[in-house]
Amino acid sequence: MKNYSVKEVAQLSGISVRTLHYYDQIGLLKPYKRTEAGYRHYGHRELLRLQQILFYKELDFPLKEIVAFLEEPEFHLIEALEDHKTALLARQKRIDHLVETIEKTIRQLKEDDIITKPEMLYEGLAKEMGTTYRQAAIKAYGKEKITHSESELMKLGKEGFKQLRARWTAINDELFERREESPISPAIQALIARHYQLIRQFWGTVNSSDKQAEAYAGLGTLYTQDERYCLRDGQAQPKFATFLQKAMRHFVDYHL
Amino acid sequence: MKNYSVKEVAQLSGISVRTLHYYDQIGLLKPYKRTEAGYRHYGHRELLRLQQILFYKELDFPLKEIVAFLEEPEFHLIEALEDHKTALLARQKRIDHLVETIEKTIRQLKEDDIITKPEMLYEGLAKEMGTTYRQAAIKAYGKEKITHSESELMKLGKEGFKQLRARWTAINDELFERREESPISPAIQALIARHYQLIRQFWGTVNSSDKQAEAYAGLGTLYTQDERYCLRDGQAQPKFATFLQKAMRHFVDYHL
DNA sequence: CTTGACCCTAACCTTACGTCATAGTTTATC
DNA sequence: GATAAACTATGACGTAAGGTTAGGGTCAAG
Repeated sequence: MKNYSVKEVAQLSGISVRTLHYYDQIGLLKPYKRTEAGYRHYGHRELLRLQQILFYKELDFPLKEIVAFLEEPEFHLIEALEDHKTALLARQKRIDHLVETIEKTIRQLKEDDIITKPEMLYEGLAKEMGTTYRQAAIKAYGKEKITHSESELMKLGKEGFKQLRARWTAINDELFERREESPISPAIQALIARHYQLIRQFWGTVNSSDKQAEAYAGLGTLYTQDERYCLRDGQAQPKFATFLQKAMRHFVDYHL
Repeated sequence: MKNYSVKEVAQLSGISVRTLHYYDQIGLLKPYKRTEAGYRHYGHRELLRLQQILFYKELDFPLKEIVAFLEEPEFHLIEALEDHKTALLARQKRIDHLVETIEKTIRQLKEDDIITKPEMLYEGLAKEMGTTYRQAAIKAYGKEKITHSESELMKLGKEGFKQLRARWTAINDELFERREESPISPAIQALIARHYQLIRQFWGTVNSSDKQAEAYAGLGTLYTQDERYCLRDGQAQPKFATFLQKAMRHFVDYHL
């Protein structure tokens, strides 16, 4: 009956010697005997057990639970597996969302080469803070700041506004079309991020960073209350106005 | 200008006070001032920064990198995002495999109510060890043990063998059909696990646990070399024989 | 003046090992 | 038999992102 040294076991199984020491220490896999010098020796039984350990580890079970499985033969495996599957599916879903969000973000960053400060793009994704933040901003700054925002908006030239509006409508069209989606999908989150991004971009030209609060608090009200901005470049834009209003309302409902 | 205490910030953002302490400690989010008593006070700028932090955290970036993003405005975001996406996709793929494997395992466990010891089901999933293990077993036990295996197999009654064979063919049919899949998919891994499981189940009736080596080493050779077992219940079963042989060859090629 | 709610720092705990540091053992070679 | 190479052991410290007490200070209300 051959017995294996730590290094042999390590090489056979692809794990490290340290890992074997560790498994010994926590009682997950003990060598079947020690030499007088203290050297560990493993036998077939231990190799089999290690295979099982590696299998469970592959399924991402924490070592403590693996110990439990192996010690307790009456452990109900199916339930454990199903629990674990549920957890994995949740993780998968979350990763799906992350990937989708990242893709959106990348696309938008590539489109908008204007943007230089990446860290300015992502507010608005945390709803809770948004709520409080807007309320605080409104309390702190009041109506006259909104008027200021309005006057700054006026300064934008015809071309500038046209550009802005084009991107603006694109966002809001999609936002509008998807207004009934519930719950808020990552795609919509991304749209809203983009919405914020536009605002930031616009206000970046006149605002120093600590005035952003005003911009946030002001523009929401501004856009939804005053139809003038929808007509700014000379012609009436009923569709734009509608979208703008509905999308903003949607936006405000969900995020502010 | 309102300022927020740790608890307020924590409640607004949904993170813990300890987390804020920690972020302060590592320089990720410092309060804009401290009272004489040492109390932390956060302002709007800090809330904004926290929003960004939470966004990146949501995307699973480690805090160290987030610090880097926020300190270094010229950081190349798109590359970072794409790297991150790649990592996420890899994780997703891995989780897919895990879920698939778990599902298979669950299905098989539910089918086979005979099984009582869940920890006996999963050998054969680690190829490396399989290789070495079989070689060791063959060296250790030699041909006469295989003969012993054979004689034990004879003892199985007609009914027992019929049952065994039914499940056996089911496995091997599928294994055969999928014999050209490459690389070895988790589904096939599961089939092989099931194959091993059958062997274990069978040998469990006559073997003590440390004779499993013989069973493994022996049965592979046995089944592929001797066609008698395919005819055992009285009638010729050419299809069964073919599958058995091919599947075993496949199995041996890949795993032994 | 006391109670309760809040705040602080300091320090240890967690997972699953990696990475030395130091020292003893075995094996191969000269 | 000596020595060097390869292997082994234990012990301690480090990681990420905080959780969890412990002990003590601060602040507003009653």
